Amino acid sequence: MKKLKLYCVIIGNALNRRQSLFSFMFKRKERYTDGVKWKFLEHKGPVFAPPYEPLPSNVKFYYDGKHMKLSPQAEEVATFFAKMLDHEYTTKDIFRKNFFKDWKKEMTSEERSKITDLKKCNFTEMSDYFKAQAEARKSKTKEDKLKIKEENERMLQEYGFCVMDNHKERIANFRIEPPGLFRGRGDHPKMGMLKRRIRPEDIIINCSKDSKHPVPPPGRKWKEVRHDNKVTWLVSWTENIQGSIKYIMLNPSSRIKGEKDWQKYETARRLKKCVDRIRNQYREDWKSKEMRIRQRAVALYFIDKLALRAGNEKEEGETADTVGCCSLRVEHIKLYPENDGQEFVVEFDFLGKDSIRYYNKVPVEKRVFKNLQLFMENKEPDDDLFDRLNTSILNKHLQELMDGLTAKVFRTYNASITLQQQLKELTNVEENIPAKILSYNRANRAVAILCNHQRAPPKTFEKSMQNLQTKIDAKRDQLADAKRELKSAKADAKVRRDEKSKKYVSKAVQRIEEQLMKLEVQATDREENKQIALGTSKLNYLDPRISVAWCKKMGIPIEKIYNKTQREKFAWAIDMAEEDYEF
DNA sequence: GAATGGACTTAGTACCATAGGT
DNA sequence: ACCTATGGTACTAAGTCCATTC
Repeated sequence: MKKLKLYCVIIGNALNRRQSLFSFMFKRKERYTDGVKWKFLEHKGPVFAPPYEPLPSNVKFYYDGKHMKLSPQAEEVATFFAKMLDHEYTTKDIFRKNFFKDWKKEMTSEERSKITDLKKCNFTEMSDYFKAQAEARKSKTKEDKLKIKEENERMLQEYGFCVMDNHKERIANFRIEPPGLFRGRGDHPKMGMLKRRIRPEDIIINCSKDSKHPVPPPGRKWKEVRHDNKVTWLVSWTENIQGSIKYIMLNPSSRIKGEKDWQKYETARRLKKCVDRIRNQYREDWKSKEMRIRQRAVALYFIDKLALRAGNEKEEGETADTVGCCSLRVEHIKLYPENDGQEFVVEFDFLGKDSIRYYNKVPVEKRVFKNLQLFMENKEPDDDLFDRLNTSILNKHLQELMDGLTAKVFRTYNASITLQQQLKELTNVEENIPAKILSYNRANRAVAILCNHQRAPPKTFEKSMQNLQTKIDAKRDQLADAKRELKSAKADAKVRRDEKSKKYVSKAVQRIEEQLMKLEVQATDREENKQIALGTSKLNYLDPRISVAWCKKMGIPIEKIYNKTQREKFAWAIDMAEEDYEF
């Protein structure tokens, strides 16, 4: 009786917690309609990068073959370069030029007058010193490593959490970005520039008036303390490379992020209800008398069919030259009236977000093809394909078609609906768990391919594939042996009327067969995944309730699909979705 | 309607702890 | 018990989209 009671209390607590989580979510919506994000916010402020520690005097810098003692400021920047010496980009002209220019700004006038050529700088002693340090760190004793771990944990406990409206929440990034050399992605015009050290005087603190305000380091001041409850960030500062603002915000597991995430998928589900209408509409618009409407309609077709990003304009020379749908240029597509037996093929070849290449050959409808020919008439390769269109025009149009609709909703919608369809198509309740998981990963993969989520093939890919193959071969041999053994055991059983060893061996055969299967599945999965990153779509595009429902239907433990962090992020969905959930 | 600033989501990669094999 | 491939995570860059200002 006592035990039962205790059990009820525990369950009761769990239920209360869940209910409160959700009633809280719903209530909020009613409570704050005017953009208010919280009523109470308290935190400890950011953790700054550790101060620069000058090099020991035996680690020398040489200019033009001669030893030269650098001022601390100049030395610090020099170490940034030294740490990157093994990277290919320190050989790039732009990187070196940007670095040298910014480095000179940190030098004393004396240093500046002496050091005039980067090629004459010798950083190798510094570089070797840091390599040795990294080595030393790796080979530290268990106790030392434990100490570091404990210290990290202490920092996390002290600075890694905040209180927002009665909830203790995890902070995503409580450490200020340390100084260093900027390395953008792709061909970035600012690579190599000095990312300066952030001081308390650069920091804006956001918290509620009635909270215990974070305290700046001794003798220092914050730039500002404000109490803006219309935003979700706790700390901000302006970064010096692009002049943009950086923020400290909450972890994806937090209420405020979870709610927003949920909202995102609800918007995508609303699109599901009216996507047919919208598709009919843009097909009609391909015939419009107005060029701007035709362009809008063709762009939307690409966004819908190919899950392209919106493509905002970018300031030339400030960032790498990348494009999205609305910013496509004539040079990014090729038209083939006929290609490999298909009619009206468009070949896309451009660099998208993060300078990831998008390459695709797709047959399109005749009207789209004719329109594209029209848009390209009398244009140079570097002219805009959609010269009468930009993201603002497109999104205004989308807003009229559905409340809250923007270009990126199509990516979310198409990703999620693809997962749902693929899961239906690929999985079979009868199969065993590894086979089901392979199917899940394949469905996930279909989405990643749609969204063009790529990764550099792991450096150890070939080797690890080989290792796996060796294992598979070994397992095959083992299976063959076991089968032979089973045969003789069967014969034995007949003669001696002893079923025991036969049963035992047959169990072993079964076990080995399963192991072999698992390995083979693993090999297939890995091979197919060579250049594809599943994480991004899983984290940002797939309605988690689809996966949760699928797990329930297929009898798969959720842990097989989502790791701990992911389960925390998707806690709302794990609680919410039933077996019959439909996106 | 163009430019700018601001807030927030989405993105790939480097690094590190650790699981799982020897 | 030791070693190493792998998964998980931290990091921070690079997008989207909206509001504001001129």
